[in-house]
Amino acid sequence: MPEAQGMPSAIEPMLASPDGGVLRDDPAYAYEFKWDGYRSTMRIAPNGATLLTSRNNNDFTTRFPQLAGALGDALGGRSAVLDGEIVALDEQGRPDFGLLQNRAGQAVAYFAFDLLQLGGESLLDAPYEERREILAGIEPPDRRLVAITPWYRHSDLAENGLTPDGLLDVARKTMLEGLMVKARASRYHPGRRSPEWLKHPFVHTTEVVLGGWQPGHGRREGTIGALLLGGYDSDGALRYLGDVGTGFTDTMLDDLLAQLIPLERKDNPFDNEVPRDRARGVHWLSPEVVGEVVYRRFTPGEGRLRHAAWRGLRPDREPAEAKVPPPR
DNA sequence: TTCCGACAGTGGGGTCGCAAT
DNA sequence: ATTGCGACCCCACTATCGGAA
Repeated sequence: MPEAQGMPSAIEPMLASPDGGVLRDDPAYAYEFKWDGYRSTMRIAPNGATLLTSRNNNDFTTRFPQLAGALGDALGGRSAVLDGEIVALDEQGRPDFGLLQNRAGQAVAYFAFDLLQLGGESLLDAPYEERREILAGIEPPDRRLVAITPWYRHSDLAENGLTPDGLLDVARKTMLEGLMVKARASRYHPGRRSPEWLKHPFVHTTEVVLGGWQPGHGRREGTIGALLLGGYDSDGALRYLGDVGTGFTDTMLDDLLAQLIPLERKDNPFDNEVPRDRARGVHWLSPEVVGEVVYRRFTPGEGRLRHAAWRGLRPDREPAEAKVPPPR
């Protein structure tokens, strides 16, 4: 596909570091909501031609054609490179990652949170705060399609009687993904994961019963690849909640395997269906071992734990205590 | 010497498209 | 027609290595 005259070249997105679960409370940083969608760079040529690309520089323009051109003449014939997130909105206008993956013409918006180039001038070396102020000068004609996301300094929060923790509560009540914390003086480092950008996602912890294990591959050959997780619902049925395959150290894998092998049995201990591709090659277990995992949320539909990571065994818990966690 | 960042490699949920069955 | 597989999107995490501190 030939690019429009003057189309800016691609810029790799800057990435955020995990904040270790401690929300940074520091006036040198600013706060944004964390959006759950597809990270995407929007490039606009002087004639308004628009390209949307994914983190790996794949094309999003044809997949979300309604977003190309949605800035109209808000740029006044200037080229630009925006950094943002493609987000699907539910009926209440809230971001919903599940909707984004179902491609059936959902309401989709581009939430811009950074400006990397304007009128041919690179802003990569300008401080975050300055890029934000220039970005605020762009007024998208239709905010249902392109919106500039808010950002908050300590002083902005204080004006609303808020602290960073208070903003976190707002995000939680609005069912957002968490907060981003960005150094106000930081430059934009393309393609780099920098501690000047911190992500603070909401993480939930729950106890699970182990109902099976999948053998691993590659360097996990001969040990565990993934554990099949379950929880008891209010009827006392053992519900399959998905798999976890990360979070283990090599030592944990060795210990777990030794502990699970005596519990193997022929039949599936779950009371609801386990997808065939997850059940293939599985070693079923008598549901006696309780462990702890962290996860972000349930997948819509089947109610599986999304982004689950193993934390450890909970020998202090009885299997019956591992309840299906509440939604979210 | 220790620590940190980048990278490779394991694993997850989900969708799409193509090739093999 | 169905199934399997890889390539994308989202991601969490461990192990390793080289260079900075």
